[in-house]
Amino acid sequence: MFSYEFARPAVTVDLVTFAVRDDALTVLLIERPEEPFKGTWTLPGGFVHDREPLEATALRVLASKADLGEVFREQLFTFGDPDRDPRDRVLSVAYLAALASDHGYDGPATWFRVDELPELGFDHRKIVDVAVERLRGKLSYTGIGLEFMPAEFTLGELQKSWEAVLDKPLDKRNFRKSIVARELVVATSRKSRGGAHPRARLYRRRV
Amino acid sequence: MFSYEFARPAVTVDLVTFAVRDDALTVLLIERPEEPFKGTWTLPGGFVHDREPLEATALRVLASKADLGEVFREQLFTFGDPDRDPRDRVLSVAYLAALASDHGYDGPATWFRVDELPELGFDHRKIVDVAVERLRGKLSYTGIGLEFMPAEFTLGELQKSWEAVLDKPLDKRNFRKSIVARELVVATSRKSRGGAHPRARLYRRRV
DNA sequence: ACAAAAGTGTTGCAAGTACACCCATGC
DNA sequence: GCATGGGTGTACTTGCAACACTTTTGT
Repeated sequence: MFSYEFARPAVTVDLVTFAVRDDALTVLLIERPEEPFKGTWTLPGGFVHDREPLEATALRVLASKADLGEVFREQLFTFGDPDRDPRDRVLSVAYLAALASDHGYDGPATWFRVDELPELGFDHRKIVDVAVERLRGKLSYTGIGLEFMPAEFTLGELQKSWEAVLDKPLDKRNFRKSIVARELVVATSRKSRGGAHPRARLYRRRV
Repeated sequence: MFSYEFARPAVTVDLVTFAVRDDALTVLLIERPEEPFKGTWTLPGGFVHDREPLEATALRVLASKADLGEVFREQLFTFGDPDRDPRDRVLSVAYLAALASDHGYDGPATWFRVDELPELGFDHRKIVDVAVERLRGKLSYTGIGLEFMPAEFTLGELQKSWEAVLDKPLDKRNFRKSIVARELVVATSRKSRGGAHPRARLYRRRV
């Protein structure tokens, strides 16, 4: 019954950060600068500091360069396999984050389409898979899909974004009906500009 | 940038173990034998051992006395507030478990109805609340409700169990229709015995 | 003129909800 | 005979899925 029986693992927060870019769901990856898995693509992550809440670690990891303000994030799952890190025992508390298309992120990480992922280090491929499943599952019954949108957007843009997340086409009339019925958005009095088509009404997320 | 900036927390697995007893949803609690919160009711939990997967810790905590065999359990959430344990930083990876009514559990813990909980130590009240919410939410669209049933059971018993979890009455005909339609159970050729009423067909969980 | 997106209703199907009576058994 | 649970069907409502055309604007 000595304390070395008990794990005192390091704890990282690893982020699965999604955004919709060029009509595709993408995720942020970073090329690891050091061993293990040096040169391999991995999820951005960081060790939890001494008196830091997990939520704060998540935000710090994401916003180490630019101040991104409030970013949607929710805890995904805790990965605790004893061998998931070859050095030592490291618990990973994974978070799912979503950036709007006008986010202004300028960190070192690179966007990859989720259907064209490179090989990932650690167990990060599994983490991404869990995150994608969760994101798709929650799209239909929560407002999580709005997190990808800028402050003002048209319903057509919103639909494109959802189609990118689900990777399948949606019916325009049914989509608009359900968005309105669920009161996820509020209409503004403004209209979009430009483009070879009629002006579309602009909407905002419902506060 | 020295290592003491980084947390090396102890990690516990705390279990929210449900069962249905006397037509009520109940949860296992243990009276803490030591400080902090000595004498207060808390969730059963234990520190994660050096090379032990989290799932294994969960099972060990639950089955420290009797061998319970396979017990339903799923990871619930990780609670990481720096002040949640007054001694030191302790991460709690909470699990939700469900015991069948013929479980044979004989550990030191005591069953409490979830609508009559005593004051709980640490942040365990919050953990229980999250677990109850998750259990109720999953009842409608998964087979989690069957985990409370013994090997063979009648549809009437199953309905009573669901009503206990949801804390509200269900319509008998609609309940039976949906159970059959979802193919959650398979009929056996056997019938119940005893009781001042006709014999009921016995069912099993669908494998 | 043509290409591109905006906007707009109806119909059918499936799933869920409400609701009542007779039967077998034990006491 | 009375209390207890077993077992059964129909009608209504609601949410989801399929489906096509006209209008505005830029090139």
